[in-house]
Amino acid sequence: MPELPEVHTTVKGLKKFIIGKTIKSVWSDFHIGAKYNNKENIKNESYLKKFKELVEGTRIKSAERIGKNILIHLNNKHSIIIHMKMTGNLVYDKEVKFVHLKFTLSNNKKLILSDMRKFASITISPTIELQNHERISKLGVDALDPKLTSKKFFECLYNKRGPIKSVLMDQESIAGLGNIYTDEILWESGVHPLSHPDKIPETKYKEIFKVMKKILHFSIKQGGDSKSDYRNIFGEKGNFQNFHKVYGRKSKKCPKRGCSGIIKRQTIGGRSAHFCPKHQIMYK
DNA sequence: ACTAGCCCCTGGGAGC
DNA sequence: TGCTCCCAGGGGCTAG
Repeated sequence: MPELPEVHTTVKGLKKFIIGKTIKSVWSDFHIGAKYNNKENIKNESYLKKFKELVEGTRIKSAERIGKNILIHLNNKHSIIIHMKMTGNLVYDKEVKFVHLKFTLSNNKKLILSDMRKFASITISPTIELQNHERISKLGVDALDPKLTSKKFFECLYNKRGPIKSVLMDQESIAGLGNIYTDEILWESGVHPLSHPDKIPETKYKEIFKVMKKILHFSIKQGGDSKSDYRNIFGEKGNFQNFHKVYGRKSKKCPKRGCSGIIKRQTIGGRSAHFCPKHQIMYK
């Protein structure tokens, strides 16, 4: 379940090892992009053919992250867009299971997309049209965009409908947060996940914003979260799962100092939310 | 236009 | 030990 820190960690690795390399060849078994039978995706044989034609022989210029998406910019004015969804991993020059896409690079090393559940999506777009691409254009401001101020953060969220947990996870409000980080952020901010966005005071949004940045930066320092399947490009685990305060800690004691609450798990917006019913205040 | 809920997958864990 | 069932959750899609 790669979220912002995990995608960030992967892209950091890509930047270090694949920039400047030429992609000699592309291989895929078609068994990926489970959701995208009728869309532009390499599960479709003719799309893979087109993808290969565009990609083979080009040089990798740069890599970046937007929300949970990985962009790999090529020197032929095209960019590969990868979303790892739940169990996708990009690994460099390493034997792994569940290989569905393989790039052989000019140094004869391989960049591999491994994905147990085959949900990952890979597509390609002219670089100049990226901003209008359906996968990119709808995204809200990136959670770690330096231009995202506390005030902007508040303005992006307070008038949205639905529980704050779902609004934070909605990539169209703020891009990059998923289930684990929203649980952790709301726990530390002391905000109940079912709170109504328009009832949370602006000062509280300031705190959520601060906590969000702190937790995301901390997780990046830890190499991301590997409670589930995430691995960096060397196939190594991150450490953030060892610092979870609420996620995956149902029925355990709330770790906040002086709080005697018991962590509760409840489905919110179709996802399992973990929170402390005692110190996380419900604004409604 | 909006939204709740289903679905794409498969490994791992719980329960029997 | 081995079988069955349920769960993980990003996000596209569809029915209401």
